[in-house]
Amino acid sequence: MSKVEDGSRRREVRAKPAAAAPRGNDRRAPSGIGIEGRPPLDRRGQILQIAAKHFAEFGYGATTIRKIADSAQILSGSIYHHFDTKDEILDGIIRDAVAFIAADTIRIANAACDPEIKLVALILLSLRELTRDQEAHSILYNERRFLRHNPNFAYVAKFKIDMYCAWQAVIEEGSKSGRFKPSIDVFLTISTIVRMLNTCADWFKHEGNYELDTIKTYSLEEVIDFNIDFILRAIRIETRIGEPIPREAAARLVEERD
Amino acid sequence: MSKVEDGSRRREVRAKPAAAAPRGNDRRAPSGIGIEGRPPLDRRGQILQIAAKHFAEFGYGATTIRKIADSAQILSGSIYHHFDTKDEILDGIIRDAVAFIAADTIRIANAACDPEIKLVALILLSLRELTRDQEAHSILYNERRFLRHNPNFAYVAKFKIDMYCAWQAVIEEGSKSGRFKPSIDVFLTISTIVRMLNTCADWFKHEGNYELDTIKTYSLEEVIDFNIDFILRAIRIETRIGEPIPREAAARLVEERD
DNA sequence: GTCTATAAGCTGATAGAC
DNA sequence: GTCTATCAGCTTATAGAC
Repeated sequence: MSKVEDGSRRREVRAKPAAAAPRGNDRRAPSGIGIEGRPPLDRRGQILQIAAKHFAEFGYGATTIRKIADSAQILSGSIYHHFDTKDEILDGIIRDAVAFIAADTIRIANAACDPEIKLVALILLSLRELTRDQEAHSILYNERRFLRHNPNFAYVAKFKIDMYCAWQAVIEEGSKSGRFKPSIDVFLTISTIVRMLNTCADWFKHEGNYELDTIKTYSLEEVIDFNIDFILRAIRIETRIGEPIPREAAARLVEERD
Repeated sequence: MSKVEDGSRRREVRAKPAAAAPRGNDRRAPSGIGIEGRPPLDRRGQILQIAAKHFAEFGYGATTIRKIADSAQILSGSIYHHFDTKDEILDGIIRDAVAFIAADTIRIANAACDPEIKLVALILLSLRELTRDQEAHSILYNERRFLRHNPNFAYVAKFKIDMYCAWQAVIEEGSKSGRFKPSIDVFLTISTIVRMLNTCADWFKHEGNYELDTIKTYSLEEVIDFNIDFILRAIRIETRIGEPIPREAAARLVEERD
């Protein structure tokens, strides 16, 4: 059983180098899909936003160009004026999203401050970013196998390795300086936390208060606090379990980019 | 954008009530797909096993009957001798898997013993079962939105609610009896743990030691121990953080079914 | 920038021979 | 139980009018 042999998925992505979309300059709307009531989107951006919703909801393979076109009130053929292939649409959704969170993750890991502040800042940054640009990150997570096997998206793996190294540096620093458990398994800890944050953001945006009629609804800040508490308890050294959580210092570190 | 309007997905499932497959009697191979070198599968079971692999790898919507047939070295039309619809194949993969883990989860929650032993047993059971019948559970998790919106699979939501209630009883019992933090948010705790275990099993079976060249490889027992430790630290009351983990009592409780 | 029209191939599913 | 042969509709993608 050879993996991903669907010919249509192997074409060159990025045939149109940049298009006329407002990408790159605005640090807070980097995915080219325009998020949170920002300046009006051009047609390309609108299509990307609609495609992102479909890919996130039904999966990339199960979403057709026609369904995207229908939602965008356009004919399917007209999509190909804006994008050369289906892969290029996916690329337009995820490229800046993964580059942006990777850059900020590395910035925080390299900061000159207490590793525990950095860890809390990484959790904070991750949950804010994963929920802010949720569709893109949901796709990056849920389509990880397809992205990994498709050479067009090799850059995703590269960014993920960069992010892993940043997390690793923070965990190891905290472990050596006596903040975290010395016996910590760095790989299992990081992969567990990263999966936890990814699926948490997905749950919060997609199905919060829906799955089981929780009665209660949760704010993002509540969910962030829960995750910080859960993770810190799991990895702090025993003697520091009760210490106050450096929530504000972490928030300041996250917001330094602005 | 109305959800799931693909006509082919709305047909009646279970037109063939039981078929001749060896289901239900053998408690350890309940999914009808035959797992871990068990008695030879009939043709239906072989097809289910192959379909499960494809659904888990590429997604249900992106997997075609023809690809399943190709892998099973059969013509696509012949699949319909064994199953009436594509949905029925999916049903054959997941029905017993979810029923089995739900039944065992409830059994453990109802046991008359320390809630911490029950919690550890639930983690142990979950990771063993999610990795033993991995494809089925991967599909149950990753296709959760499709399964939720499709009336043919309403039973999945029912089993999941039963499981949630079992977890809830254990967490609340432990919280009230002074084993766990009294301030615990039951819903966030359970949903976090369940997502953690689901994605952990998926990682372990699918991409362990592959993602980032970890050097180290992990055994299932190591991964289970890591998760038990991580979760217990997060939810135990401060004064009990250092207590020994009732790993053996939990293992005995899990294995009582045999 | 969107349309009409269409290509070439794939989709889930069916009927009936062997 | 698998095959051959087929259906009607959908798939990604293209060419050229407006």
